[in-house]
Amino acid sequence: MPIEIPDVVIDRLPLYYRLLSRLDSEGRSVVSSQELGEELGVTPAQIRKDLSYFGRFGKQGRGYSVPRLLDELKAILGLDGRWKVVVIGIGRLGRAIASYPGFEGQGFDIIALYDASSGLVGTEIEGQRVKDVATLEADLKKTAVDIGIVAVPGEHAQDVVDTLVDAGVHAILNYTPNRVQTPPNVEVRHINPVLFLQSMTYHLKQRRGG
Amino acid sequence: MPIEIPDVVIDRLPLYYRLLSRLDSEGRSVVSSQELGEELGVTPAQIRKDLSYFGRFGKQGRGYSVPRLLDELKAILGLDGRWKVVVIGIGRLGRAIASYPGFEGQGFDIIALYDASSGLVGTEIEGQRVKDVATLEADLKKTAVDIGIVAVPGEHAQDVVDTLVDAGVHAILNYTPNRVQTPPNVEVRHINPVLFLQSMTYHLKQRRGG
DNA sequence: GTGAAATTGCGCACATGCACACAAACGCGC
DNA sequence: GCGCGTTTGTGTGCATGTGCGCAATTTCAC
Repeated sequence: MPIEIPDVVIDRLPLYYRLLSRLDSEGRSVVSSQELGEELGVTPAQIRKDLSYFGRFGKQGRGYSVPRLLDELKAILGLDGRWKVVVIGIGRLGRAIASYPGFEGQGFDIIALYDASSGLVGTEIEGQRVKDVATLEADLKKTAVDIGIVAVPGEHAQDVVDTLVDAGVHAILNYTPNRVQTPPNVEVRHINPVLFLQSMTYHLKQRRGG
Repeated sequence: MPIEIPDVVIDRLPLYYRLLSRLDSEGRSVVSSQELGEELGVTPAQIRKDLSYFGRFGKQGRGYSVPRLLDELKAILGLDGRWKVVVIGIGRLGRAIASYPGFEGQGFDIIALYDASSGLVGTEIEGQRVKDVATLEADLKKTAVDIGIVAVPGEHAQDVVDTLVDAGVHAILNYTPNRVQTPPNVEVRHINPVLFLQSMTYHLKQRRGG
């Protein structure tokens, strides 16, 4: 591959994808980088450059075909197939995740839920039987999983992640406040609302104190 | 103020703060940028430069005093006071947020919960009576609020945000998948797990297909 | 008290990502 | 079919953020 594609570009593609999905469902057939940019708060040049990493999808004087570009992004991001997801930790947060309506429609299949509490194991959540986390390792060996979502108490995060990584899971969404260590070939994203709030308070303070 | 402090720096401070809290609770009194960097996966130089925007907190040959640096960061981020937070939308996600244990200990007080559903209004969640979202506007005029957390259905996100902004709330954490428009003097952070997953699948695909 | 080891703060060079601007291409109207 | 307005793709310059390297400072051992 000649040029490396920056991560920031990859992170913007889902935004474009999302907007194009909306435009497509509204029946729009063509859109310009100008309009995409206004909607997303990004400069049109940025959008054109991002897309140009992957091909020449637009037509001069016209813009981009909405369905065409949607399909291209779908293929680029790998959203033209389905991905197997497991959720570990079915507390309040895990349950909210398991019932989040946005996953299924976007190609993410939650194929199993795990928890350590004997009170939960065996119960039904969103039509899924909650399985014992002790069986996670064996299950992963039988059925390959693409993505693990971790919503256990922070102190168990690293253990669960290690189990996932050892079993060949290469993408992990970590909802616990603890950062976890992984080999470089594993993608981890941390979702920690407290960190967001803490950087926002800096700005709030600026406003107040000058 | 002579130099503007980059946003990326501000976003890293909570990470440092978090690690220092842990070290402090473990009784560590001194730490080097080297060690901080190893723990966080950041270069030591980066950490020293980030901190140097705010002052000279370290001692050559020794490192940083953990309690001292913790206090400095606390003051810088505005975590030495308490912040008033409201949560709007008490579905599964909103309930998970309302009961998230990490907020209170970090200076964030959830002072009210709001929902639109008549089935929920008046019920108790985590010791809080759920209030009717219709009263939000009036309540905000009576009691100033610092941060709004929005977990309503996507199609109502903009309305709720507009209400918050009109009432002078300058920081918003948006858990809905919809992006919202705000004036430039309002800080908004979007938490959308699907966007994370979608950029991770790109990398998964790379691994597979080459 | 002196030398050696450690570590900060910062100047500087480098890399990376962003916006601008323009040539090339396309469509539309007449 | 021709010209005009529109919009893409990209070469180029610029800004911003990152890492290196070193002088200055501190600690520690002997």
